[in-house]
Amino acid sequence: MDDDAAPRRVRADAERSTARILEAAEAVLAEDETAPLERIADAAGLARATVHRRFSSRTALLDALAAQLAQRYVQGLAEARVDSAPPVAAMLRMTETAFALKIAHRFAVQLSASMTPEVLDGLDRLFARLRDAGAITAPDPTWGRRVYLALLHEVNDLPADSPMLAGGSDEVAARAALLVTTVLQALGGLRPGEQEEGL
Amino acid sequence: MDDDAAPRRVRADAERSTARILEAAEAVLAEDETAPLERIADAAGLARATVHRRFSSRTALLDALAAQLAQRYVQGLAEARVDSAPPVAAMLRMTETAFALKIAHRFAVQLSASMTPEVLDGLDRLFARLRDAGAITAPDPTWGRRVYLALLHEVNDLPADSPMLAGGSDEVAARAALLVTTVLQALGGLRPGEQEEGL
DNA sequence: TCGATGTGCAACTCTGGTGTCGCAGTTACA
DNA sequence: TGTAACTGCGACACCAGAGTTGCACATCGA
Repeated sequence: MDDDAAPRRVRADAERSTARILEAAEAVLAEDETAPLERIADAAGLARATVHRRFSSRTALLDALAAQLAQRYVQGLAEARVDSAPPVAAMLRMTETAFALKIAHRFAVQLSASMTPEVLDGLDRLFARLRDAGAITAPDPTWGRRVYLALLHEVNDLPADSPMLAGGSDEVAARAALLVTTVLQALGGLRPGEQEEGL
Repeated sequence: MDDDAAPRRVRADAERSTARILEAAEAVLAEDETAPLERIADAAGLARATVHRRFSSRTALLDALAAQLAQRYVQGLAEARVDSAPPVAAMLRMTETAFALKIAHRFAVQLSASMTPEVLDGLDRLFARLRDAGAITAPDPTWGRRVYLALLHEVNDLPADSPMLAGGSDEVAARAALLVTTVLQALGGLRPGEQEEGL
């Protein structure tokens, strides 16, 4: 995007500023999505003008946040081996990273631009594999993906003391297990009480 | 809210204006939630100043939209007899009205203020009854309600030509059936392939 | 019919946020 | 060590939208 032909070197501290701005933006906007740039600049310990130097406009900053998150999604999909690992295991692994991203990117997560076609396709392939493996019966991968994302959000919002999370010592694992179980059941794959291996 | 002690009669055409504004606001804001009041006034065929006469501020207008919807939710819950009818049947009926409201109040639906405690309580009672009747196994009504609302949203967004909606002649009924089936399964109540009566 | 109420119009103020600029001082880095 | 890059600061123009006002005209309703 910024790779001009101009021989304009980018200094290391400038890149650090960029990173600090993105970090601060995520933190501030998570609290108030309409927060002015000045608040972000303050949080980053920089002058507002500097924010404008790194990001030509507010929307450019938001785009950068979305792009950053999209990249981590893609990375997570790859690490979970959604295209090769046993699908339920891949789903479980992907879910844990998804929760981590939801926490670290509470704001960016709600930018539609962070759900790039690449990410959506990856999830659709996962649900197609789940279906082919017999783990679910719902035929349409897109529907599976929608249910998954919607419930991902709900499980993430669930208070830590919810009775639905009881049992697990590790809270993140408990959430992931609840989500996977619920989604598989919702898509007609798991009978109530039945345990998929690894849950 | 507006019932002052002042003996200030409210003329019939003024109430009509109020209604037109609410209607126009819903329509305009559904397209663009940040649309200026002027656009709403235009859509209502009124001057912007008149909007300000009926609603002292923008937020007052939004509150009115939310209150209006909340009332219809409550009405829907009552009509579905969530506290007395067989729970699955009540759920099905409530779902159909919920879809209708989602369409007619595309914007207001996303105002958190429209989900009053009264509405939430009603849904929680429904899920408690579903559990007591054995229709689901998930113990926590709040969790049931969350899953329901999240999937309500997804099913509503599902394109009309989705394979998941095939079969029914009536599209709304098909959506309601998909939602109820999915939620009951998700909450561990319905085995895949099994049919609840009336679906 | 008459008075109270509602409305259109056309201003105006006010607020808050965006984006730009120049300049002086600081920091990286070759 | 010198130069290019970066930053802070403070000012500025700009703009969109909210909310207000006064006045002439219309409309309701008892």
